[in-house]
Amino acid sequence: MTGLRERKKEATRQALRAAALRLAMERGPENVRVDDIAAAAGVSKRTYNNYFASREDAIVAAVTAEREARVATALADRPAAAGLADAVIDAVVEQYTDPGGQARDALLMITASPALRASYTGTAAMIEGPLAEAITARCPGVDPLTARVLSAAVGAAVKVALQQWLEPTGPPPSPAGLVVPAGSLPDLLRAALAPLVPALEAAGRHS
Amino acid sequence: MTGLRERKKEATRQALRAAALRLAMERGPENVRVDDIAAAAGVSKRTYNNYFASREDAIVAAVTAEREARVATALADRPAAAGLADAVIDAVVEQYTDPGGQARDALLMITASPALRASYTGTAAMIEGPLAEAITARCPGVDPLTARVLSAAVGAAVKVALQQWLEPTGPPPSPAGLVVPAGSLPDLLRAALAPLVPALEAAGRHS
DNA sequence: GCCAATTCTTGCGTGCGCGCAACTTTGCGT
DNA sequence: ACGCAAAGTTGCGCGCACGCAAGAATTGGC
Repeated sequence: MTGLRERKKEATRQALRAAALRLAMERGPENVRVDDIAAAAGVSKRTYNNYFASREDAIVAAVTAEREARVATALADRPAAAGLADAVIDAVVEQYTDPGGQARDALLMITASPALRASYTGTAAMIEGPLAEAITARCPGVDPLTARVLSAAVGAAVKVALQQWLEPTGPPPSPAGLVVPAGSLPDLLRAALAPLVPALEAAGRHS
Repeated sequence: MTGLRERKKEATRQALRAAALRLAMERGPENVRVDDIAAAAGVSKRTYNNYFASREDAIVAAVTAEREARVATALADRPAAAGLADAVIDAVVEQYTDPGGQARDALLMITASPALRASYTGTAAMIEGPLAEAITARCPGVDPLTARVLSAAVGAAVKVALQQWLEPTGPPPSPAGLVVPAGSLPDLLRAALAPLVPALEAAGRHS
C-alpha cells in the first residue's frame, strides 16, 4: 500500500536530488549552497538535512539512486543454478555499467571534485544491507553473520575498485605504465571482486 | 632520523589525545567542547582540527593509537611457515584483545555514546593501508590490487564484528537468545573473519 | 652563527549538520 | 464526518570543520 505520505516524501527526495544535480551541473559543485538546493526544491534548508546528511549526498544520490534496490533484485533474478560468486559479481557489475545518458556528464563532474569523489565511493557501502538480505534469500542455510561479512567485503572491494578507477594519477607520472592502464570500470570491478570468489564459493556450498 | 619537528608534533598529538580522553571521562563525552580539549593541550582550536578531523577522533584515538602500526608488525612477526589466513587473523585479533588497563573504562564510555561508537567502528578501516603493505611484504608474488582488496575485506569484517559486538540490543528483547550471546570480542572477530579464510588461503597459495 | 626555505600554528570567516521545540499535515479508528 | 495520534516541516541556535592568509618556528646549507 502506497500512502500519500510516502509518495510525497519520495517526491521531495526526488526534487532535491534533481535540483542538486541541476544546480551543480550549471554552476559547478562548489558554487552551490545547500540553501539554494532547498529553495529550488521548494523546501526549507532544515528539511534538506532531514533527507540528506551532507551537501554532497543529494548530488551523488541523483546518480546512485535506487542502486541498493537494483542490486538486490538483480541478484534475485540470477538463475538459481548459478554459483553464488558469479551471481553476486554479475549483479554488482551490472549496477556500474554506464547507461551512457546524462549520467555520463554527471559522473564526469563527480570525478572532478574531490569531495564528490569521496561521497561517491562511500555509496558503495550502501549496497551491503540489501546485498546481505539477497544472499540469505538465495542461500537460506548460510549463517547471517557470514552473509553480512561477505556483503561488507563485496562493498569494500567495490570501494577499492572505484578509488582505483578515479585515482588522481598525480604529478609523479607513475614509475611504470604497469600499475594500471585505467581500464574500464566493469573490468576493474571484476578484477577487484576476483579475490573474493573463493570466499563466496565456499559460502555458497554451505547453503 | 627523528627531528625536533616530528617529536613536537607527536607530543601535541599525544597531548590532545590524553586531554580529550581525560575530559571525556570526567565530564562525559557530551560536555566536552573542542575548545576545551585544545585549551587543555595548550593549542588553538584550529590546530586541533589540523590533527583530528572530528571531535570524536581524538577520544577514540586515545584508545586506538598505533593500532595500524601494531597490526602490521604483528603480521610481520608471524612465522613465515604459517598460512596467510591464520597469520592475518591472529595478527588482527591480537590488536583487539583487551589489555585490561584503563582502556577498559574508556571502551565502556565509548560503547555508551552513539557518536563515539560510530567513530570507533570507523577506525577499523584505518588498518587497511598498513595491512595491505604487510601482506605484499609477506607474499611478494601477490597482485597489489588483490592485497588491497583483501585488506579492505578484513577491515570490513572487523567493522561488522565491532558493530555486532556493541549492537544496541534494542527494546524488542530479541525474538530468541539465539541471535548472538554477545560473546567475547575475540571470538566474534574470529567468527567474522572465518568467511574470508578461503579468499586469504587462495591468495596465499598464489604468492 | 646566519639566512632562506619549508613547515607548523593561529585567528577569522563561512557554511554546514543537527538537536530542539513549536506547528502543520496525514493516517486511521469510531 | 470527526478527532486524536503519528509523522513531517520549519525556524532557531549552537558547535564544528575547514579554506585562507599572516605570523612564528624548524631545518639545512653556507
